[in-house]
Amino acid sequence: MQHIALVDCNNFYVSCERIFRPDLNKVPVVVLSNNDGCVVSRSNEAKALGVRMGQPWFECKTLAEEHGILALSSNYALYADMSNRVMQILCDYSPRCEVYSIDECFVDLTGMRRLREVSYAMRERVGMWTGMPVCVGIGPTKTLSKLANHVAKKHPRSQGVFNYNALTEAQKSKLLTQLPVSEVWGVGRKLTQRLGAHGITTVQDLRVAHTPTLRAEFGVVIEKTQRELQEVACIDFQQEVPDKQQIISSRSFGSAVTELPVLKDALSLFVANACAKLRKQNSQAALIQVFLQTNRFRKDQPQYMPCLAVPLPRPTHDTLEVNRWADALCERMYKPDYAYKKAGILLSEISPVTHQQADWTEPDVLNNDKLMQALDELNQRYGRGAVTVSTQGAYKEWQMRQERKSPNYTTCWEDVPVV
DNA sequence: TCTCCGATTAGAC
DNA sequence: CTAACGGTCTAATCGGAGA
Repeated sequence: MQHIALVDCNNFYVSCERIFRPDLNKVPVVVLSNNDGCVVSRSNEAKALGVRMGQPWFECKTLAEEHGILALSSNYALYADMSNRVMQILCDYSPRCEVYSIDECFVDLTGMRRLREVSYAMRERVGMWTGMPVCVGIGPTKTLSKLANHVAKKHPRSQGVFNYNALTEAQKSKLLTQLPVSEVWGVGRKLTQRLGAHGITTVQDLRVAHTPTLRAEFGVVIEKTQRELQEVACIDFQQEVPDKQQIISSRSFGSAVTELPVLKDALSLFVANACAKLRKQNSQAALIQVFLQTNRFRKDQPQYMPCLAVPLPRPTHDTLEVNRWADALCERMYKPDYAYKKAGILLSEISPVTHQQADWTEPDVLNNDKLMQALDELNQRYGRGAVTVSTQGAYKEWQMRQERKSPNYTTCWEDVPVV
């Protein structure tokens, strides 16, 4: 039998902040999404007060004032760095690891003995070396290890570790009967509803449901999930990170924008970020899409959500070239009299860069590869935005709100706390 | 009728 | 003081167009 451990950081963003602000322990804390819009991470105290995941922050204002909930803007530089540290430690425990998200890692412990001890050791080492609290769930498949992790998180008695594989068949059935089907990885809001209509409300219900009916009614995805609950591994390990198939860069604006040059400025920054990401994975894109959006929550205002695409004859990763297209597309779609709240760029039809021979019928195609390489190196060395293309964020009008961002404790010398 | 493709849906975090 | 609701990504499925 396989022993897959899923190690998941507790309230990850909040925990990152608390590591450098011990005074925030025991205080209800939330971290907000970009633009200080929604709650994306909550401390246990904030959860207990009823703050919901994804809840718009302005809706929490009253509650926050009553109970002194502290809200912080998200600090992705900090979170990414803390994540790397945690993952590095975890990956020492097995040759087979999959960093699944910024705060989760699957670690294959198959073949090892004393799994509980190993799990506690992982927890302790991560805690000791980084300050990050984590929980470990072990199961025979990824889906069950995620479920086991959920149990570890929820029951303090488990001390942060839960091994599903150590249960008897009777214990498994009993446990799964107590868990709502919505806790299963891959079962979201809609599916929970539809499954409920078929009398499937617990994880156990799903595990023992009639497979052909399930397949016919809900598709392959849920069939795989069922097999995983039955301890047959269907979702395999992805050891190395696959290249992105599409790259999106977009942002909601701090306040609505009406002028074309401001939109273009924002887009030029999105283009720069998207193309840098593209080059980092050594790829090129053949389809560029640009979109503009008014504020969909303002029912009182006229709505306009155009999106325009241009297929390129030759794929590119050249910021300058993409920026010219973005400019043109933006201009084509732009209409005055609308208050734009968001814009973005999408790169797709992505392929690896091959050192293709220039078309001999059209030799010496101008390319900026060298320039882009220099740009990446300079920005790497002197920090993001050291060298920019176009105005790239010079305008302040659209800049997102970030009123409560913590310092970059681990990635910026000026921000390193002096003890 | 089959296949292809873009758009939509659902999910994760 | 105001206005005030994220961002990226993947896979499956749907529905129409064209072969």
